Amino acid sequence: MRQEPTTTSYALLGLLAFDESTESVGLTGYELKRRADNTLRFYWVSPAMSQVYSELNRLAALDYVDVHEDHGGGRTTRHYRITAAGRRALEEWLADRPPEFPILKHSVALRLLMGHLAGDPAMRDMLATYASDLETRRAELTAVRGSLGDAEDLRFPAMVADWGLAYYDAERAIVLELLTERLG
Amino acid sequence: MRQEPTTTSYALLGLLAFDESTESVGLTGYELKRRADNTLRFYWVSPAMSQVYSELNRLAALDYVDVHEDHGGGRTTRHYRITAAGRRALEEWLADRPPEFPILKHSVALRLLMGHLAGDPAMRDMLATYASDLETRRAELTAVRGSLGDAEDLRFPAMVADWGLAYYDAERAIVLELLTERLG
DNA sequence: TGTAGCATGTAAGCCGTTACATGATTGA
DNA sequence: TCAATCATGTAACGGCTTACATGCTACA
Repeated sequence: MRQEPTTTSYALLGLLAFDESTESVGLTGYELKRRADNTLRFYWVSPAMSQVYSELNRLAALDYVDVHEDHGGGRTTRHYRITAAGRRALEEWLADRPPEFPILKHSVALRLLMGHLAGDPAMRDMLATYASDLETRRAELTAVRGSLGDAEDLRFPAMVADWGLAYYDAERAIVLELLTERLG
Repeated sequence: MRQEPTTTSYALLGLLAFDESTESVGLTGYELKRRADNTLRFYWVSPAMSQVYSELNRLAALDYVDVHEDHGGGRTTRHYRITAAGRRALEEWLADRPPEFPILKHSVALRLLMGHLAGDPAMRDMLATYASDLETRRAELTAVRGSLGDAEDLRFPAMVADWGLAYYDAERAIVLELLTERLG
């Protein structure tokens, strides 16, 4: 548990950074997971609960987060806050490490590649289902976007959410065009 | 090496399927890797050479591919062809396993989320670089698209390539809009 | 009384990467 | 003759997931 943080570590640290200036005692692993499900899920990953906890341990070992233990009930609850060192590390990471080109694991496109093995009707069904899944996703992200509002401190998360919405719209338009123009 | 094939296994098997009706003795691992770099790279992954070889071993163990060994020189060269069983397995996979929703690992969007830690100028630079990287990628995919032509047997790969081009265009438009409207 | 949500972890294992190792062939 | 390309693998290991294990709290 002494290794270099990964991109996912910094992603979680970044989520904790939004609570830096509040008075709260921090987020539990469980709350952090929920926050990741509302943000990271759409353009990075939603780490498994178990990974959230192991990342928090790693960040704590590096003193990038403070742990506040709550022995309220029979069980210990831990709240995590980003530290000054954590914030510095995050800023350095942002400044020094250029982002990689986005990676897409698009199993719908992958299957379309092999369309000659499945036939046009199967591909049409697949794309129609995908278009509908895109709408579902879009609705989920719209809800998230709504909760962000227009406050200055959430300006960047709002931009990212708007990016995601535009991406879903573009993707849907492409799929519908494939359906009507190429598989019609 | 007896395990279930993964999506990447089927992706590689699918690439081999395009040579099913030719008279060639098949593709070497090396050639398959190059083919993956021209197709899968844009919307799935470009597996490492070592993984290409281990996937081919797995497919061979399942009798989804035939191996033709060539002891021409001092070294053995292996050529792989999809078998009838492999083709059946691939068709079943296409028919029975619904595709997952695409997964995006978008480190540019991830960093934009934390824009308040890096500042507007840094985010502008990052997005401008990304827009330029998108053009480079698009040019690479345009070359691939050109090599596919309009032949009927490559109709689906051409569709997928066109999808990719449209995606890059949409992504670039969104980035430029963020730059001018939100970070101007 | 029981179930859903809150809360925290360990263990096993797979997918995929990087680093390492080796050697033939072709062309500048 | 030297470098690039063709060609094939092994070993180590990291990131992440799934399955398993535990227990509290609130509420219907």
